[in-house]
Amino acid sequence: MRVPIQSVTPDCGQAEIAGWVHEVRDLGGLAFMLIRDRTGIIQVTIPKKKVSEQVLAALKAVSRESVVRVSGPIKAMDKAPGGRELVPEKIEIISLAETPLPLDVSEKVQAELDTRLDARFLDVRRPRVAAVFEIRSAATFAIHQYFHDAGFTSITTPKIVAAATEGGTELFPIAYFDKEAFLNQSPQLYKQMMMAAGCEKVVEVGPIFRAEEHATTKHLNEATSIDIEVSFADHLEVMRILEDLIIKTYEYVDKTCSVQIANIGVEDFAVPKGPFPRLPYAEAIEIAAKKIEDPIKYGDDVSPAAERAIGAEMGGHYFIVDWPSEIRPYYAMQYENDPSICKAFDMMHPRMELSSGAQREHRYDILVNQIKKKGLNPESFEFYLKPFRYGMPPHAGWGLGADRLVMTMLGLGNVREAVLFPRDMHRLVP
RNA sequence: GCCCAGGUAGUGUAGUGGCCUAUCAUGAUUGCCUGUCACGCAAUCGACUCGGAUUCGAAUUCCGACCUGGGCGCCA
Repeated sequence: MRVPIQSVTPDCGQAEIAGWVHEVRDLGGLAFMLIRDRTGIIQVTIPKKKVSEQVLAALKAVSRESVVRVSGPIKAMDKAPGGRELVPEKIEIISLAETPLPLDVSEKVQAELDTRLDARFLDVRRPRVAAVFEIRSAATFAIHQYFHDAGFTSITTPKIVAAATEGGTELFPIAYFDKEAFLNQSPQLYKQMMMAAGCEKVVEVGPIFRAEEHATTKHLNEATSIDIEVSFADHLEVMRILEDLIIKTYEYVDKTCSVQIANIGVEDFAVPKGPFPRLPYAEAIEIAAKKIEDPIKYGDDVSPAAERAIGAEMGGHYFIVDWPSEIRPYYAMQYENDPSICKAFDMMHPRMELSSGAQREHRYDILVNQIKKKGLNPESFEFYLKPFRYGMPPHAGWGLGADRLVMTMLGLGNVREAVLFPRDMHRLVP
């Protein structure tokens, strides 16, 4: 009966373990094999004169990163890592690894990200890499739990859609029988339809696709988005939900993943403090204009340099609110007293944008008007507009980039490190 | 799409016209070694992205292609 390596102690007496051969050190009459599974590493000590022919043959035949099953007595040993070692009665080579390896799992020699992603299955064998995805899993769990507890309905919406519904970003066209179709850039329109469906609070965690030809450390062509929409809520209420979610997620990771955080080498892991400052767009532009060389003025989008300048000033998570209506999508609700700005917001980490959202325009006539003002044709939005004619409550929501959340939480240099099999302009395999 | 920097053994690197039969580390193969823990020692193996040009001579210079990294633009 195989046991996890972490649970092997001198009290076990006898144990059977299975895992990957991390390293072999042959000292002559004595050899050590380090065996690794996802829970830890144990030393298998082989005094050559005292073990069976079968064990000696396996020691000679085995290569690094092969999968083996080893059984034998456990002994307390101060000199061994973890204070215990296994003396094998039997070593079974389950799967022999080819040599040489495409990258060094034991990390004596670092590999470049591109090399690592080409052999991701080997890369993730490294505890510090596995830790990223264990933390991502914990964060995802905390997020689902948060919304479940708050009474949200978790939904899934189509990723194959008929039309470019929002304009702006490039879409991936796909062959859909004899029709033209696209991969969806956002669940935006569908989650709004669910407000008309009376669901009141919905959340979707799923993939979004963008065909933008950007090659940066924070963009992907397939990303994971955490999207919510809430009926009878305004933008202020969903901002409170967002900052609460971020804090609760950090708290959960802090509480349950200390081993992984240490593994990755994050020294300054800190749960962000709420409430996050609400910085009006106009003030954000002023800060940026003072600090960066490129001229930036009211009405411009916030450039990466401006993002960094404002982020340095703010020092932690913050919101940018009250955006000019002209640079936000048609579905953002404008202020009654000043239609030049709207109830839209971005939630920022000092390094980059994590989320954007808004109170949506739910009044049919105004919405149609705003679509027209953006130079779009309301007729091509019929499937989206129809629900607005049959009882649409006021609502607000946001989308949060899960990959960037993990990236900024762990201080990773490249968003690809937070994604198992990232998709970018150049990478479609594995 | 634009700008910049790159492409050398499986991996990570040194090498900017002849000293390159290409450096170092790690690795692989073989041998020695009974307490290693980045074990040690010895031997062996293994690479200049591709095509063209300049030159007596090119890993090194030039041109083109392909690929990679970083920045910008773009980014509901």
